[in-house]
Amino acid sequence: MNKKLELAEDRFIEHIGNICNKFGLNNFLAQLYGVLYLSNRPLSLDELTEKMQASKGNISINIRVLEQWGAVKRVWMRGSRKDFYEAELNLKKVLGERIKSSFQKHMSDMSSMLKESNQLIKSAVDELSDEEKDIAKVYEARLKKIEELNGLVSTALSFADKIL
Amino acid sequence: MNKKLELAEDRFIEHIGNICNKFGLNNFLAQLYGVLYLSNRPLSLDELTEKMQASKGNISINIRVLEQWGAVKRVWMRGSRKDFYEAELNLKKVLGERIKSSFQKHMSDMSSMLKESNQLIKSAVDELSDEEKDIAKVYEARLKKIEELNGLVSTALSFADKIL
DNA sequence: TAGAATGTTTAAAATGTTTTAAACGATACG
DNA sequence: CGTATCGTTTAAAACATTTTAAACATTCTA
Repeated sequence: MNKKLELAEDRFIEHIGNICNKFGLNNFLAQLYGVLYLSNRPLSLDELTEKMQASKGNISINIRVLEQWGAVKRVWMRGSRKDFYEAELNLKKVLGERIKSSFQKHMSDMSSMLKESNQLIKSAVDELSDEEKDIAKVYEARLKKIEELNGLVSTALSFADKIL
Repeated sequence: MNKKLELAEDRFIEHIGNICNKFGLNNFLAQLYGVLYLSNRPLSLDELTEKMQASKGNISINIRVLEQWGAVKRVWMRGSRKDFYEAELNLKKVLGERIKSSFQKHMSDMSSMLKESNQLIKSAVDELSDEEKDIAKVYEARLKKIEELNGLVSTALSFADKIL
């Protein structure tokens, strides 16, 4: 392929990896998606192995993660026994789903954690010295502040629902 | 200190670490902030070393990161040569600043990357075969779709400005 | 049914990140 | 001054993650 065109692709893939990486996502995963995102046709595992210069196993593992995220679809192509993969091009959908479900998960983790700590404090109240009671008061107050944040995040999520 | 109270604290700190970790933040960093967040008074490096069961160097490095984030303030205490640290309790402020600045950074990275790729494609246009021209068209179209996302993120950020 | 073509699993190697212990440099204090 | 008390730096160790190559299982085809 034309060198400059190839370079444009490489740069894109490189940067997608970097950017996603900074958001805590796996570099390789993002690049894999990048390759498929730019491709004008579905690619096979072999072609991806070639493009990414990575092992078959590595691609296999990571492509399945992308599939689970709904970022990539497995497509069947007449006349070939191979699996082919195609990027879901609707980025809003891909990102939106992931962001929302992960936020929801974390928020519920957060609130059960807060519940646990609150209950521990309550259950301790009888046994506490005066000084410890003060500490318990502070704990409770600070935990409450976090609960308030949760409300904020809910608001943000419903906003996200609108735009995603 | 009372066992149950201590447990409440431990649970909190443990979970804060887990949750933040899943968001791509460093475990230890989050826990360190957690300790200070719950504490009813500023703590010294030694006290943190004791509480976190970690080396002095480790605390020193990580506390400075928290300081840079504005998540922790260094406070001076009469009669001691030690540095003391205190959590910024306004979580909206702490998170808001970080989220916004990191998003802005990444968005600008993203758009310069898109510019670069677009220019590469443009500069290649003369040299392209018909088939390559088709590929270039697809690239351009897909890159454009990402630019549209950027607009979306801007909207989200201005919303964030309102609630944070 | 044998063997070729495929995708998946896995144990070990490569790489990357975090943590430590010890050395260091600075500052306070006698 | 000289010594004690701090916080920081740093090189190496511990730990975690990612990647690989090879073995494996499955499906197709002749």
